[in-house]
Amino acid sequence: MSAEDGAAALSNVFAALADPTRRDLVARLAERDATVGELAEPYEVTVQAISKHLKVLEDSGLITKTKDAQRRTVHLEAEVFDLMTKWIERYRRQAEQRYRRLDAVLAEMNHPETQPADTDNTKEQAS
Amino acid sequence: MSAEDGAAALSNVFAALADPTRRDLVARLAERDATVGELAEPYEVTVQAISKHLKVLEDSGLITKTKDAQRRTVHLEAEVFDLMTKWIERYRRQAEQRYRRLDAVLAEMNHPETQPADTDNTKEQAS
DNA sequence: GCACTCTTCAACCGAAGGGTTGCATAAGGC
DNA sequence: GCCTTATGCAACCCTTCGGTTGAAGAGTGC
Repeated sequence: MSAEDGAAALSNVFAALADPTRRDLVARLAERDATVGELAEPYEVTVQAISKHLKVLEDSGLITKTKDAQRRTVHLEAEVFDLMTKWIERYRRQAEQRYRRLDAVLAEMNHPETQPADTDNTKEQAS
Repeated sequence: MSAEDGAAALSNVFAALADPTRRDLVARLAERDATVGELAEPYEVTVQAISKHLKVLEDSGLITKTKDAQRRTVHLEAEVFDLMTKWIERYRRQAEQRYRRLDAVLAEMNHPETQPADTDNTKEQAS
């Protein structure tokens, strides 16, 4: 079923978390497991709408459900987060390295005689 | 411009990265800046389609553009990644703590007098 | 068995997304 | 000036998405 390649899986997880209601569901599930009805209660939309949201989260691998009588208890599966963080960290790191190189180049251009400032450039917040 | 509240900003970033083409653009921009035309070249879709993708990335804060003659040079803005990682880490950590507590409770239930030992862990391996 | 609760499925609707084509605009190259 | 390049904007098409209502399972509790 959802044994797709990494790209599609990544798309699913990002898309799942792009919705504020679904993020809120995830936030609440981080605190404790809950049934569909409990999860739906705080929102103004119908239970069916929440059920749909939960299906999206389930398809993305972020949650699982277990039968408990006629209820379904929903659990957060935090491992899927790693998919995203790994992707993000990879490119963030790459971009940061690039900034450091750029800074070094700029430093050299501004001070051609002095040696380039060492690697521990505090690049931190720009803007 | 897009100085929205955190929730909407978060939705925008997640939604922006939910598309594989846009993720690929980000990946390439992590390596080096590029013009719109350069970015569009590898894909089969039209330049306008890529221009739209870049607009989505720009609205989410992930990229900026600078005028360079009639070209626009596109830069990656890696700080926005923090928005996501902070959100993710928060709930991942919360969920992990919950698992630890659960493990402790289960251990105590199985061995009320002894101190927590390994249980017949029905749960999958937690890293 | 029957009523009631919890959840999902199905059909539908309007809005948003990703794509297209076509045109407008802006800046070089001659 | 004029043609060409590079980009953005607008209108449109089709699909997906988030929501609704309505009905169908699936279990519990008398």
